[in-house]
Amino acid sequence: MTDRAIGRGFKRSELARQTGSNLETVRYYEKIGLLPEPPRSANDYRVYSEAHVRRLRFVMRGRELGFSIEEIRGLLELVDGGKQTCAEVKERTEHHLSDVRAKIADLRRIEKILAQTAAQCSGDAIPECPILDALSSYPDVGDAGHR
Amino acid sequence: MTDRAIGRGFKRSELARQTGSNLETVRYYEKIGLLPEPPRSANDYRVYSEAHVRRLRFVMRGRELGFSIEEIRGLLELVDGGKQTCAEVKERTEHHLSDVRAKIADLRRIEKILAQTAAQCSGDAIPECPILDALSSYPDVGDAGHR
DNA sequence: CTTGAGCCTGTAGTCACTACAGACATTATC
DNA sequence: GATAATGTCTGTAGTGACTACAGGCTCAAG
Repeated sequence: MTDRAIGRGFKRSELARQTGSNLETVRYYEKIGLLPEPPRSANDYRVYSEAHVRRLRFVMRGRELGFSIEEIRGLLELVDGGKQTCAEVKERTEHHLSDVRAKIADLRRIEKILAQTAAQCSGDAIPECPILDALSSYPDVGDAGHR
Repeated sequence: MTDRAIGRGFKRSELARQTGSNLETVRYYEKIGLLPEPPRSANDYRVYSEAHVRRLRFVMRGRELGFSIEEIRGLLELVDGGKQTCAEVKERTEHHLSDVRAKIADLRRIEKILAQTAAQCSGDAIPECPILDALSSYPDVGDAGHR
């Protein structure tokens, strides 16, 4: 395969390479309708263009930012609608932002407990371990401030 | 079923209620060997004791703190071993702590970008939306500092 | 004595992929 | 030009950590 750099139209492996995605993930996204089914060459190979690269990058970036597949589908619908309301996108982003902030808060609570218990631990080979005690007997920590 | 408060020995639903876990999750944990198979009463019902409550709480707390099932299995082995080395537990906790801190760092990066792009957004019904632009064309953000 | 809840089992569905098996196509090497 | 290695195609199964459901039993209440 020497067509790696031939002007327009490349194969799945090249799309994956350009975007840093997994080969199979591309097929998966097409199956669930997140990416369009690309045209096929005579040998039934998928043929991609720059537009596909852009769309896949959009999806991947959304995933990196923690949007779910369905959330990304929603964003793409706004994009595809043409007359995308910036307000709508903003609202969804802000909603997602509050989700992310809640996750951070949860993790920071966890971090605190882990750090505390690790610090209390002597590191000796004694049967009493504050970390295990913490795991066993701390009262519910998971409930504070959860939606 | 009025035996809700009968001294020793209760059913699965009561175990779930006491721990706040899902009924099916209990069975799942037993299936994968994270919880011991409890004794059965004449009618083949599972019979639990306080020890089961404690062990399930340990598991649940570990999950809340973001330990994987296998990590919890490892911690339980240390507990069950009797001669648990505190040092070993400490090491695992600290390893997990750095995982949690990495996750927090990732999320804060995401938070920043989401907040920035949402702030840039006018909220008008214009076709050009900075959030969509950001999703489409920001360079790789996911790579910095990743293990 | 029937109704309904609660428990039992195994199995399927979830999410977002990832991997594999087997068939055909293409490309590289001898 | 034969052969071997790689690449692509398809459908399907496996992952982790559950969750839900179907169908069958037991049990207590009305």
